[in-house]
Amino acid sequence: MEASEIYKCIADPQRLRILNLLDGGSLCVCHLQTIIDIPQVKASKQLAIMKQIGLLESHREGTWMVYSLAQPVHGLLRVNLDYLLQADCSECNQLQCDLLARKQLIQQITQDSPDCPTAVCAPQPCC
Amino acid sequence: MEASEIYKCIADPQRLRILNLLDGGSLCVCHLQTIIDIPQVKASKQLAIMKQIGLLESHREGTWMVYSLAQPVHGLLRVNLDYLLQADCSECNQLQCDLLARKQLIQQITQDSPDCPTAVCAPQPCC
DNA sequence: TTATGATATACCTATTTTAGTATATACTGT
DNA sequence: ACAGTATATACTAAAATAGGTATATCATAA
Repeated sequence: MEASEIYKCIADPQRLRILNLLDGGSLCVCHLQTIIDIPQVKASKQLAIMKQIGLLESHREGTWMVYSLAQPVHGLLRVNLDYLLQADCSECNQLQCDLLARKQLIQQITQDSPDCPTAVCAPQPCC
Repeated sequence: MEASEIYKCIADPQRLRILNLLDGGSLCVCHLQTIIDIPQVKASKQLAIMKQIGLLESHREGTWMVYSLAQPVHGLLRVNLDYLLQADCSECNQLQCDLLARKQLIQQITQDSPDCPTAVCAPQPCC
């Protein structure tokens, strides 16, 4: 995986937000849609791009596709996610809000609909 | 300066090489051209882009335009240049080669043509 | 087997980015 | 004022990227 490919990915704020969210744990497409507030087709396309170059993995659970960061997380991505989370800029704050929104969404899901993807809800501290 | 602007810059291998070279010290356009081996117009454009968003500064010395990293170097750029220099990938090796080529070129300039830009040659360890 | 929910893909258009050529500017030395 | 060197800008064509609509796939449940 070339460095420039990774940079192209994270140069897009939506893709960066997706990577940051998945760094917090696996999520399925619809949850990413909800948190980032983008149309389904766009979420799907962005995920495909990142899976293509090997940043993401996915597996199916019923009708859900659960996406996660490919392990081990590429060092370059690691360094940047870590930097951005502790830095102070508008995009960085967004990433923190996203992680919060992620937490709340998962809490809500596990309460309201016990049939959520186990990969998403089971391993979370909230469950 | 937004994170995504910086990422867009370094997502282009040539721009990344320029930033890395300038991290080693100021250079004028013609030297960047020589080391990276790109046409004048392209070097000039890439530099203009990065100056525009505030990553680079420049000053004139005679007919030369001497470019340098804007100080203090943005944390996000710092983190990435540092990471790439110690990492092992084709693009990363390129960056190391470039720094070597930079050193040699400056040695050569200071020997052959003593009328080089002082900002380029004077403060270097090679002079 | 059919209907539904979740996701992916195809296709088209609009926008942005890149690359190249030509030309302009700015400074220096004569 | 003129020629030469270094750099910047204008303009255009080509390529890559993004966005939207429609449609396809795939699994589930009735």
